Amino acid sequence: MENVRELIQIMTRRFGFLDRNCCSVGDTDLSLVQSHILYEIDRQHQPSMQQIAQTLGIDITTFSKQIQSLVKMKLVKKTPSPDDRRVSILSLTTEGTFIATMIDQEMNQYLEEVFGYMSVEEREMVLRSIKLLNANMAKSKKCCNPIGE
Amino acid sequence: MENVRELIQIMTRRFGFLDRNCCSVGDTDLSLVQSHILYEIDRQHQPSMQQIAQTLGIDITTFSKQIQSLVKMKLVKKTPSPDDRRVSILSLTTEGTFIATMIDQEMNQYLEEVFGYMSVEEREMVLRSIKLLNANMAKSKKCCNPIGE
DNA sequence: ATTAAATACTTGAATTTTTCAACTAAATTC
DNA sequence: GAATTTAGTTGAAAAATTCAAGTATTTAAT
Repeated sequence: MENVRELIQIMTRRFGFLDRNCCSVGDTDLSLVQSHILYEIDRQHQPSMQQIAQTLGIDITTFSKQIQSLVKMKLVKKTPSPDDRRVSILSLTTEGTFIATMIDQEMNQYLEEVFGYMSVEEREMVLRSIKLLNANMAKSKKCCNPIGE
Repeated sequence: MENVRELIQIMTRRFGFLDRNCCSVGDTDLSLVQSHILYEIDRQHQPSMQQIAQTLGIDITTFSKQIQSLVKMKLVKKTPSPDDRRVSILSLTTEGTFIATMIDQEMNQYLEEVFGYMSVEEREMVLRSIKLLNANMAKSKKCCNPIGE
């Protein structure tokens, strides 16, 4: 097998650069981690702290502090769960949703550019490949599942 | 276009987890960044500080300090360039090479597992796709090129 | 019903990492 | 040969991470 690791390293690094560059909206500057937190809160349904921390593989104490700053920045809201009062349900404020949307737009714009260089068939192939990769990485017990970190 | 960002986010996150889990060899614990630095020094030919810092998109002052700790850990060596005495050429020590090799092995082992779940055709498709992605991301001026950070 | 154990999260103090502004030293340019 | 640029360093401040210990609530065990 040719140098797969190298190919993947380059790819993930590039996406990493993209991610980092997409974290400033207006006068709000987010760290990479913070933008990922917003993204996940937006995506998941009434997530608890644990859930988001786990999907992102962030230690819960670090996460707790990150959420505190996001709350202070008025991007995230914490609501005690009625089912279990230990649990905090996370949600985005209006401003948080706005920021998340802006970031998402910028990311998509970039992705559209990149995919725009490809033919329709290539595009389909690439998407199929990514799905395949994701599915097969999920099979591995070794690591990489957000669960079992 | 379906949710490309989501697919990619999941993929890069998984590789990120992998990366993080692969940084301990024996009693040497490396941070993710440090393992990437070793990887790049190993890969490039007589690289300078600037070169590695730039490919990884790390600020040169942060990088300078990271290299200092790697030198202290005896994994990296700094040699003043004969051509330009401002420049430091980076190289791995024997132990550094060993660590880098071990990490590489573990990464490859994991990748082999993941690719092992695929058919030969799928594997080829995935690799072709990653190359295609890399090539097309390189075309974009917007970001993601290590240069222009 | 009461106690023990587990879970969800927080806090404070120590460490590490990152960042910024200012610096040295060598090389280039004018 | 003075001014500028480039490569890298340093110190002090800010941000992020980690660890050990804490609270509060829920679940399980007796």
